[in-house]
Amino acid sequence: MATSTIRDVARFASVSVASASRALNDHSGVTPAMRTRVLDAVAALNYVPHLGARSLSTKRSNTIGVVLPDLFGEFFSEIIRGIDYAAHRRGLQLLLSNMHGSAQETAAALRAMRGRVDGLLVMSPQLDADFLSHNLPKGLPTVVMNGRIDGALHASIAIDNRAGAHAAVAHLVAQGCKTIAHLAGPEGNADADERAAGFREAVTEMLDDGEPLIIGGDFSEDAGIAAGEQLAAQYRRVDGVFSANDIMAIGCMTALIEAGVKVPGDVAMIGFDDVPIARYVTPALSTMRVHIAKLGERALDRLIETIEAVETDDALDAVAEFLTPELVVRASSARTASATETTTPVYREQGRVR
Amino acid sequence: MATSTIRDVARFASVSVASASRALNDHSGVTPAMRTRVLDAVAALNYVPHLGARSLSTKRSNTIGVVLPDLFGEFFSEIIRGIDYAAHRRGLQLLLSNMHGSAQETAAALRAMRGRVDGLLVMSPQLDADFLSHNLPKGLPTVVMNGRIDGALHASIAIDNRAGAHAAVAHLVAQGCKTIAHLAGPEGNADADERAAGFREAVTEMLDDGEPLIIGGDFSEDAGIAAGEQLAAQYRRVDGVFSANDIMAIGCMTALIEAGVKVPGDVAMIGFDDVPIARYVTPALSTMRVHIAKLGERALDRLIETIEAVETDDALDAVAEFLTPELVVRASSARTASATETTTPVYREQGRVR
DNA sequence: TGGACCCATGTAACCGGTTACATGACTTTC
DNA sequence: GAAAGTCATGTAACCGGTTACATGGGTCCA
Repeated sequence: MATSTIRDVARFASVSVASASRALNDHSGVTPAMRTRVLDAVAALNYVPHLGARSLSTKRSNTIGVVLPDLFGEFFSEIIRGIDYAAHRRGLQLLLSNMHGSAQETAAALRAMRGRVDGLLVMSPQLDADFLSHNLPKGLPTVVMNGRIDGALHASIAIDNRAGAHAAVAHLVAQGCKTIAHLAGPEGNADADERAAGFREAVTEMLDDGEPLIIGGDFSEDAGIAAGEQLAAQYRRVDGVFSANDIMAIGCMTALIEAGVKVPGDVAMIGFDDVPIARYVTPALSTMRVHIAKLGERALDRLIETIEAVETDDALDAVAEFLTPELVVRASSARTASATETTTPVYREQGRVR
Repeated sequence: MATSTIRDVARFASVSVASASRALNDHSGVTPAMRTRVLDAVAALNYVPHLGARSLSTKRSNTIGVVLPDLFGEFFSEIIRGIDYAAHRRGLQLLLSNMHGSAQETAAALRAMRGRVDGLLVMSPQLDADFLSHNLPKGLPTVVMNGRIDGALHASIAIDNRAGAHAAVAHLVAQGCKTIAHLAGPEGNADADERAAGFREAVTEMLDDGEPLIIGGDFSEDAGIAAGEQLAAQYRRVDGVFSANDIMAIGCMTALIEAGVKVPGDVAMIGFDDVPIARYVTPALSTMRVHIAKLGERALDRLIETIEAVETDDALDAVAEFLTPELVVRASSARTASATETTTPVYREQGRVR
């Protein structure tokens, strides 16, 4: 019951705590006899080291703090999976902190990491650079995932939303779309804003059709449904929709079909993210695939590099890294049988759902 | 850079560390003057408390350890969401540890929690009671989620798989199915085993049709596809399938339809879990809904109760608690227009996918 | 045989907080 | 005006590990 400490072990084995500690940590210069005595004591007392105490004295917690915003199901689990995969390989634990809510709460979450983690992974599509640099504990290696880039203060890794938007629009144009609308994500969300900006650029560049057509949304299915109903009722001439995420695209598609609009016949549809559901809806949804798990994995790898650089006093400049989404063509945008792609790596899936 | 400690703060404010600590923690008996001096020093030095050190001396980490097996996307994120929701309400952090792999690794993960968490949430459909009781750090409050129940050693909360299987079979029977097959999950997985056992009981009870028909599977979509192909080729007389999870059901359904079998016309299909995808496939999948997030939330609540009971020396017996799945009827099993249900709470969804 | 050296082990300080107890200034009370 | 009580503050021990440095026994070599 009363969990035992290393001093108990030392006493039980009639050795000093230092020797016990050395034996436990496989230090050199420990007699086999000593080692077995200590290990026997450990077994007898059912001793388990107190890792909190250890990390206090070693200044190493073998733990990475992960601060994420409220995320949608698959996105969340995939990014955690990626981080976890890379962390697990290195024997690191993850201290998780979702931030639902106010900036103040987020600040608290960030502070709560001090002294418990060796580094920090922060995803913050909503928060700006200023806020981050003010609230990130000084001296704690940090990698910012997928948010506004904050100068050269921290390493960052993000999705190349602009390139994704360009590729999506290019694809729709290649499919013969003349009037393309963008179903946007919530304003203030960095990803959403960049996708909208990329859309504007691409449309202005590829179609000389006046003002880019943007429908407001908030990444929710309901917003997609509303947009679909609106489109069906008003903008009859729209023949292509680029949605800022898959869920809205699905909602929009459903509403369009219900209103008698044919997808992709009347309106071609493409989303963003490639969530698993995208393959299963009818028609299957074309999308810009973001390898979310890889984002997490790569972020952790870079964090480790940063931590090691700090330890060896190397200067490692805080490069911004990008992951380029891949175009995935499925039924929802396949208007021409022989669409040839000129964009980034193309996945073409056919036949049965797998 | 050199992050400051409470002693730095005390020195800067020309007070003792004890006073600084008291001022920081809002203890009673601190002069306003003292408080402001200390807080000024904190601001001046940009001091952030070292939580590892704090928890060492207070024996409170405000952190809950969560040990999960390798989980499928939505299931994982939903359970974390539930836990996180309940934890966040109480200002607790989550130390996450996925166990991919060997029992030995799992044991290591469990030990790694010692001294870093106030309590443990363990999900272990694969591990038996013995293993758990040997490897859970003694004296650490623990709630076991959704695994084999280990006597009265730990509180546990689990899905009532048997009741779910019964309800699913009863529903299929009510739809007029005469020959029902079960698409099973991996052997050795507690949930899968219980669902299969429940299926056997229910079929034996409700249909006097000889040996219960069980098809082996492993929770993967591929297994579902294989089962569907097998069914289409061989068991022409099967008119109902109860799958141990949704993903296999979807794979099975897809393969059946592709082979020209009508769902639900020829074969009615029902899954288990109610993952989000279930609503989106065509036909929409009937299923036993498990409120996964609630499972996590409830588990954390019970853990808190356990922790508090330990603190106040209350005896709290380790009751096993169950969450009963709800029958959700969608198109994949709707053979009779007016199916009336006699089972647990029924959701009937109609109209447009939402 | 004695000094240099090696090496296993022990002593005690330290990591950065919290807190029991001691201290001393200031009120209160007779 | 002295004893008792109150209360803000300080001193130092403690949480449970690690580790720099001290110690002392054994080997090697002259």
